Amino acid sequence: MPELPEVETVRAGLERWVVGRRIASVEVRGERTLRRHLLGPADFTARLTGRRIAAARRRGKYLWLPLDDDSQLLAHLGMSGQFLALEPEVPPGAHLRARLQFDDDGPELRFHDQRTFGGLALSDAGITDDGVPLVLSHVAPDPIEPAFDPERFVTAIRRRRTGVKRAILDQTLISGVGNIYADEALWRAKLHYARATDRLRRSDVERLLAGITAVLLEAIQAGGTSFDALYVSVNGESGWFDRSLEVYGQDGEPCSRCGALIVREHFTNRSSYRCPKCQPKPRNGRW
DNA sequence: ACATCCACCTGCTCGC
DNA sequence: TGCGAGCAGGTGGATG
Repeated sequence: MPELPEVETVRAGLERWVVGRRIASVEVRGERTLRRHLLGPADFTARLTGRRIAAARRRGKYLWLPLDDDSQLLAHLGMSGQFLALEPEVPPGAHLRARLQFDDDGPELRFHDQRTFGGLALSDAGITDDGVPLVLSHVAPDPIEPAFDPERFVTAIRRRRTGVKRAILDQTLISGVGNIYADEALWRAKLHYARATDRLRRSDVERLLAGITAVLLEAIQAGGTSFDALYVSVNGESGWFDRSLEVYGQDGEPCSRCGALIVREHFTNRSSYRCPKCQPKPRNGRW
């Protein structure tokens, strides 16, 4: 659910609500949220307390808040993570995992996560030339950041030997794309999800990249996709891009381009949606 | 180095 | 009504 556009919406909310503020206290609930912070909750809390939040940044689906001591508070929303800016007196919700209170006594930052695939961690391992925390250096640039090199992407994906949807879901090749926007981008590029990456023409990949970039930017513009209350942006507003989805979740509906009925299929243990006419199946397995 | 599979979670919906 | 199965799906470690 939270893919790049939703995470960007959350990043903008964090910028609005917490950048420039000093952390006065930290509370963590449960074990799983800090599982990536290997030094444990006591270390996390101690190192965060007293720090000022300097910025709110993102690569793909990862968020981080650079702090005034050159460490970074890393966050991943997983499937159901939310950041909420709430007044301290608001009673804690059922899925509250962590809360940061500030020395200005203003709204606190709460991290909620129903399914606990998300998490927080603190890193002081430094940053790369792109300004990305070293612990995230396995995450490829996303298509809307300056460090993204389209030529490099075209070359890299055509060297892979896999299906095109698998490739664009691989965060080490291109980051930010999840199951929803992958299907939307493939529809825009008129590509079947199982098309062999090493048989794609340059023009296919360029069309695909254009589709990915366009759908991500349009979704950001719209405030991110939301299906239900699981996804809420940092100030509590849900997105509405789901009204604009062309294929995802649209099985049985006519394709807006050709009128054929959208189908739902399973691919890599996930649902995939496509137009059977615009995105026809490879005939002999590979093509 | 690369590709694939599955565990990790909770809560909702569906069918019997 | 109860209950289990299926489903949602990002990440990363294990396995090939």
